[in-house]
Amino acid sequence: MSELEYLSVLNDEQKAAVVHSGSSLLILAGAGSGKTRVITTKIAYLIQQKNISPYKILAVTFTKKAAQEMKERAVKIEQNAQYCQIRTFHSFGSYFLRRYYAAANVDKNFTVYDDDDTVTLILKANPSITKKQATHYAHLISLAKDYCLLPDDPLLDSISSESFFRTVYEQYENRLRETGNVDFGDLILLPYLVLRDNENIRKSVHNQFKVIMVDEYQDSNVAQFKLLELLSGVKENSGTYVCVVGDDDQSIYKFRGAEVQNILNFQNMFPNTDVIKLEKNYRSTQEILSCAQYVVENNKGRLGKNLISARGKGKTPALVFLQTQDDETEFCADIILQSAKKGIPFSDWAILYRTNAQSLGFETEFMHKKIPYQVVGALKFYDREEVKDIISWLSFIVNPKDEISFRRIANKPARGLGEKSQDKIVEAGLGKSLLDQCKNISFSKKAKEATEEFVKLAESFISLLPDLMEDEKKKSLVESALLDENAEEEIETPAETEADETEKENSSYRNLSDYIKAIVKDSGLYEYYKEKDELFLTQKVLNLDELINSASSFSYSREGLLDFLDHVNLDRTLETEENSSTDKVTLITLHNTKGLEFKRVIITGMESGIFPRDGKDEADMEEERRLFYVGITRAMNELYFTSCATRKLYGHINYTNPSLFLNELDSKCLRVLGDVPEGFTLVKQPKQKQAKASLSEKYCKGAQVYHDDWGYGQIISAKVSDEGEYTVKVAFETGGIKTFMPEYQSHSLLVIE
DNA sequence: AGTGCAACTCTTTTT
DNA sequence: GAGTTGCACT
Repeated sequence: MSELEYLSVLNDEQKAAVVHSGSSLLILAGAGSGKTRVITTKIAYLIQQKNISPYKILAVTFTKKAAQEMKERAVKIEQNAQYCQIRTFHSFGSYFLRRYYAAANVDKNFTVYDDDDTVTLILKANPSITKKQATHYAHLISLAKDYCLLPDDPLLDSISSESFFRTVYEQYENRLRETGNVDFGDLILLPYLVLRDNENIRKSVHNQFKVIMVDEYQDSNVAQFKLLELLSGVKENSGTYVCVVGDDDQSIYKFRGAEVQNILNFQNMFPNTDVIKLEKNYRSTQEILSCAQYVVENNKGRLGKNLISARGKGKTPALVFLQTQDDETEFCADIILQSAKKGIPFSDWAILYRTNAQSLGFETEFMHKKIPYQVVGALKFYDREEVKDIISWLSFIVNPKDEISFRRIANKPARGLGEKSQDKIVEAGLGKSLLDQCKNISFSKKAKEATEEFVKLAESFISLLPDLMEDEKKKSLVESALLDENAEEEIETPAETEADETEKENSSYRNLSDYIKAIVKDSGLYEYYKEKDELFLTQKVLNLDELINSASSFSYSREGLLDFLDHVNLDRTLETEENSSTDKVTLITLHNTKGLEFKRVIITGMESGIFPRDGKDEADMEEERRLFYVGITRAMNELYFTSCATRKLYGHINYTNPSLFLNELDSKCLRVLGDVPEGFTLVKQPKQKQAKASLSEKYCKGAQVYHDDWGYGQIISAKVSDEGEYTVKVAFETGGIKTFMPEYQSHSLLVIE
């Protein structure tokens, strides 16, 4: 085959991963090893060279951002990649459930309940418990669903052995099914159950998707694994090609049900899996990668990788010891300002911390010194009260069985439809349209008037929302029928469709924004929040405008509205253009940095009790260590660590010790600036016998090596010295022969495998 | 139903 | 120390 242009930019391993076929594939992609490039190129390659229909390719990611980026980059290489299903796991679940809603026993127009909604529903299903308990159970239920455990599963004990928990879980499930809606866990769990119990649907899906790829596989949970298993039909000889990409060293979401065993055991669950490692790192300099390597090698349960930089040695990372956290924020501000004087943009810099609370100090200091910054992930636009109110209206309009949304909007602004009346309406007919219930129940005169007002309002909103045009409907019917053969369909709602044009005649609104605008106004919430804004100097009306704005690209129809609600519910962040384009320092938690990169990174709060946090068992420590690894590998050119002697915590000043992780860094890959606290040493790597054995295997006679200063060479002899040190002689291509001790030089003398 | 004050809790959180 | 929650009071 002739060398294709887009293949020629790949290294050998990347290329192998792209052209691989025939069996399942596990790509172990180290940080910064170009894994997105590999996946997107693979998608293009499958379409162009392997003649795979793009409709038959499914790629799932964990974040919307990742999905968007993947799609954009794939389409850049191959236009037809736009017809692939490239979605987040949860968005795929939603897409699946809208198609097979009947088999899943959910409402066709379901919306997704968030964690708060779950708590409320638990409380309503079981009024005797406190809110605190409900929150606790909500957490357990979500975990149970992540592990694919139903209320009657004996294994539920592994989540909690409390017998009452089963009761709460079961009551919650019943109540949730009555609403017709789903929670986050259901978006994975229900598709799994549908596939498990319906052979015909399973067969049809196996026909639809012949290629399935999963990104960030190390953070998949048990339910996601089981779903993948059924989607791929691996046990039924479906012939579907499965390719998962991940890095076991970057698994940081165990507390949310991520199961690192999924990637460690992948080869057992998918027989004949080939494994390709991507270890060439194009992001960071070698000194930064050495730090990362020293740290992560302290973990036991890992597949093992060794990142090699394609960018040379670079600047040695620096560790700075400071007295107080005020010194820390000042240090960060000053180093950024100094660099700014040299013309380095603010956007080169990222401040990383373990907990959100730590951002505050930086915000005040940066404000003072006029350093522009953005806090990533902290503000959750769609969690704001006023925004949730409107979302509740919209959810109720598409699904009037939605108890939670009903309760939220029924009496806001106050119209005399209080909680007692709401209870009456809801409990009189669980699982029925609450609007119908409103009409069927007899109230006192006051409550009756209030209820009538609410019903009138809701019905007028509903009547103004058209379904898709008949033509569109027919088209989607045909599509469904054709599903097995050739699942051609629109993946995303186009911004402007012909349907929009025709619909103009049917109503006064041009697009979904106008419709939502009308709801904001007519519901009385606009006035309600306008008054609040004036009283408390808030910006709630502004947020409502923002919400209205964000709907402008969705079509004005029931389907468009459902799309919009999915968009909102399945991505809690609202991207505003100013955030991404201007020159600002990024303040961000370590968790949120996954998938990102910055030229200059400062990892702050390197203190015991902060990072790693207290009360961690050994497994948790390994996860914290992976988090540290993720943080380090975000840096491209410069990396700093700061550690304070004292830190204010919950209003008290605490004397802290340097983080244990700092001791795991070798003095060779770290400069220490400032005073070193008493008793602190950068220890050399613990020399275990095992390490020595593998060292002599790795650095064996004949092995090809690369050295930072000397270039490429080959080991011509190896022996254990009189002092018991393992030494090797290397003949370099340049002609020189040098002796090395791999135990101490493994980061500068690299074996090429 | 809305306000005020005491009590409480305080990781990380792609979806 | 700060932000949230819950209860009591009007």
